[in-house]
Parts: sequence; structure tokens; C-alpha cells
Amino acid sequence: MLDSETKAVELPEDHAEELRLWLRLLTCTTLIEGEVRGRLRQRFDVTLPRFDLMAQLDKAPDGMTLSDVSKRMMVSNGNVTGLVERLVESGHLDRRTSDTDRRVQVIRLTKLGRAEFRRMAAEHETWIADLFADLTPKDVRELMRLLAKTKASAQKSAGRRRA
Amino acid sequence: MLDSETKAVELPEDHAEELRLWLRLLTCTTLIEGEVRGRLRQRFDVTLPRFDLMAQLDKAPDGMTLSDVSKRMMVSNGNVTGLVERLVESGHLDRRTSDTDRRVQVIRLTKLGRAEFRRMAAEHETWIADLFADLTPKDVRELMRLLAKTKASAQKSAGRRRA
DNA sequence: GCCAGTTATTTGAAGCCTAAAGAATATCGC
DNA sequence: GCGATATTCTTTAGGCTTCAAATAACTGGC
Repeated sequence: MLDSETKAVELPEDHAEELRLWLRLLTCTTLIEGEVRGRLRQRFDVTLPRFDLMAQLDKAPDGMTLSDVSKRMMVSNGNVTGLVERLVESGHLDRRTSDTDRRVQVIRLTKLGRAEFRRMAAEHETWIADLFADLTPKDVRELMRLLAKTKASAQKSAGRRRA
Repeated sequence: MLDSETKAVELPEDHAEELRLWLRLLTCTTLIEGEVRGRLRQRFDVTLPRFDLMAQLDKAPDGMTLSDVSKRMMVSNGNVTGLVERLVESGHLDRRTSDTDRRVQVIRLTKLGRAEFRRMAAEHETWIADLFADLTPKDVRELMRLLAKTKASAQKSAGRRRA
């Protein structure tokens, strides 16, 4: 006979629920992201990654290093390099080498960049509100809680893998 | 004096909670997606879009048209064209023109494609289970419910925009 | 049968993104 | 100060992705 521990190893566990949850999470995000992307393009002729980068910088008046940005946005370093290049080119960002560490590039929003971002952000916020309009305040609170738990769980799992 | 209706229009509403929710949703998805992407690459040297496409086809033994795939995966038509091209090239997909409509391309998994997908999918499922491991069954159910509601809300909003 | 409109797919240009390798600079231990 | 190691950023190669325009094929009304 099998004891319960052996059973747990040998019987294939059923993870179908988690899989469905993941697919649903992905669908929601893709749906909303696509909508936001399209509206940003239509209304402001700006891409979502550019908007996201400006959003990070708007919260950091003293600027950020490229590494900071890369970590915050959860994208690769090389990605940030190109993104910043284009935004400097278009006059939205200012970029300078750090005084204390010549490896480091510090970027900030220019006056133009900040003004344009604020204008876009105001409208963006109404889009998000509209996209989530059918959720009650309680739904929102509950989702926040469960997503925080999900994030923690995923981070733990990701950490286990690299450890 | 302002009546309540005028107030509602004139006072800028506070959508900060919804915005935070959206950012958290995005963070969760990005985190998990990045993890899955990395593991697929490491273990099977396959990209996430390829895996996703094969997953769609695995559920459709009779094949799918490119448009079907494009709708299901929520990506553009042009995207699917290239993705399919590479997977046909590598022998994972079979592609033929429909008998009844010469515009339509029907794609299927090849024997090789199906075998490789099944092998990857089995492991993939355990990754997902691990990433969501700290959620209780109740958490999972509740998230499913709230995300379904979110999806419906977002679809409604997206529809309003296009209407 | 033919024309107008629609649908399925491809193409092209631009941008986004990653992983991995490389260059420049900083830091630590000695 | 020197060398080993680490960090910051860029570069490269390849793939993904979108949008918009183009091509090809179907459909319905006449």
C-alpha cells in the first residue's frame, strides 16, 4: 500500500485551476494593455513604453539612473538604452553623466516632457477608471489584496528557482 | 450652490485606487510572464509566443485559420504570419490552403510539434502551480471571479469606445 | 456575369524586447 | 597602487509586435 507521502509524489497533481487563473490574468492584462496602447497612440501618438518610462521619471524629480529605470520597469538594460535614446532625441528627456560615477547616466524629464506627460496622464487616468468601472470599491480592495498575495507568491517561486 | 450632479461633473474624481490596481495587475503579469519566458528558454529553448501558439493549436485538432489564431491570441494578423512562418520552418506546424476558400490558411501541429508541446506543457503546468503556490483554493476561486468581472468591465469599456 | 464591398492574409517600416557579449569605470582586498 | 571582481551601460543578433497599406479571394445585389 502507498502511504500518503508516496501518493503525493506519484499521483500527478491537478493544477488545472491555477493554469486557468494564469490564463485569465493574462487575458485581462492583455486586453487592458491593448486598449491603453491604442488610446495613447490615437490621442497622443505616443507608445506605451515611452509613456511608462515618462511615468517613472515623473515620480523622480531628481532623475533616475538607467539601471533604476530598468529594474522599475522590469525590462532589460539594452531595452532602456534605446528607449531613452529616442526620448532624448524627441526632446522629452534630458540625459547626463553622473558627476560621481562616470558609468552612470542620469535621466530626467525636460520641461516639455513633463508638460506632455501630465497632459497624457490626466486622460490616461480616466481611461483606467472607465475600464475598471464595473468593479465596486470592495472588488478593488479585494483584488489589490489578492494580487499582492499573488505577487509575493510568484516572487518567492522565482527566488527559489535562482537560489 | 452646487447641486450634487454639478459637483460630480466639476470636481475631479479620484481614480487613484483604480490606477494602483492596474499597476499591480500589470506587475503581477509581467513578473509571471518573465519567469515563464525565462524557463521556457532555458529548459526548451523556445520562445513564449511560439509556446502560446502551439497551445492554441493543441486544443484544435482540426487546425485553425490564421485569423482564428490572431483573435485568440489577441495579437495582430501580421504578427501571426511571421510566427507561423518560423514554426513551419522548424517543422512544428503544418500549413495548407483551405479547400473551400483560397484566402484561408489552415495550420495544425505536426506530430513533432504536438509531441514537443505536450512535453513542454506538462512542465509548464508545474511552474504555474509553483508560482501560485501560496494562494489557497479559495483565493484562486475569488481571483477567478474578480478577474472575470474585470474582463467584462474592460470589454464593455473597449466596446463603448469603438461604438 | 460584373461590380462594390468585405474578409483573409502578407508586406514593409518602425519600434520594442531579450539574452549575451563587450567596454568603461568603480570598488575591494591586499 | 594593483589586480580581481563587480557594476553600469552599450552593442549585437535575433525575434516579436504593431499599424497601415497592399494583394488576393469571396459574397451579394443587380
